[in-house]
Amino acid sequence: MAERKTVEFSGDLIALADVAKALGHPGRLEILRILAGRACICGDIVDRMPLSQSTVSQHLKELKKVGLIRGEIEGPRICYCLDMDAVASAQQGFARLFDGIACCNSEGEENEKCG
Amino acid sequence: MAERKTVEFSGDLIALADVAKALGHPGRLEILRILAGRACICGDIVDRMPLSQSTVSQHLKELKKVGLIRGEIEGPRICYCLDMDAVASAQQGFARLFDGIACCNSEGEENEKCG
DNA sequence: CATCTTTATCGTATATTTGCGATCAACGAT
DNA sequence: ATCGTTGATCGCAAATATACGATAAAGATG
Repeated sequence: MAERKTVEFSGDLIALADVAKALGHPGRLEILRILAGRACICGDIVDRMPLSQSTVSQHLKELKKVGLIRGEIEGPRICYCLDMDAVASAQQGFARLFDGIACCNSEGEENEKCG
Repeated sequence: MAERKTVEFSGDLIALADVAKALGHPGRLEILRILAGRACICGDIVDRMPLSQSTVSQHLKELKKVGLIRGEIEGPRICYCLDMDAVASAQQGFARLFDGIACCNSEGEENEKCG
């Protein structure tokens, strides 16, 4: 890939984008839904998903990477659960994003035309 | 790429994942922020971004694909603005997602261990 | 018409993502 | 010690994404 121009984006933007990216796959959304309420053995997640064990494992890794879930060793198996702090933080991040976006535009009419 | 197992994910999940994916790049988040409040000529967006014109154009295309922004021809230039309906819809989608995820888990203590 | 400006698209290179089967490591059970 | 279970990781293949410069298309301007 060619390199970036010069500057970078703010850390906040990057962090939120990372979370959004993690949410950017139906399989991972499904996993989060499965984990909502009840922690789950990896195998149980696999059973409920239309994807192979190895693929599901990669998606779990992805979600772990951004902190949305945690896995705890439980004998030979691993019990996955949501990290509610991270979930709340992500929720806030999106809420702020949309608030910031919507605030100046929601006065009924469309955006003022430019120029 | 090898094919999927058999089943697919629900249309809702896919739609939300698509939006999340579109938000999954700091450049695109930045564009949305730039467009918050004031509609903008493509060139102005480019000027404010640490990316080349062609790259920005691709990101704009991506955002248009999921409907979050619209572009209106204005003489030789194109004026981009948020599609507030789509933004509101995305906002709701995420709100619902997080509500669904957080509802059963927010009773102070951690998730019940599985098994 | 020739030219400039503006933005999309093409062509290209590279990186990342997605998916699978196969294998490995860890553990419990026999 | 061996075997089965469980889940991560490896190796691979194909698809997407990211980025850029170059070029094309469309409209304005001289």
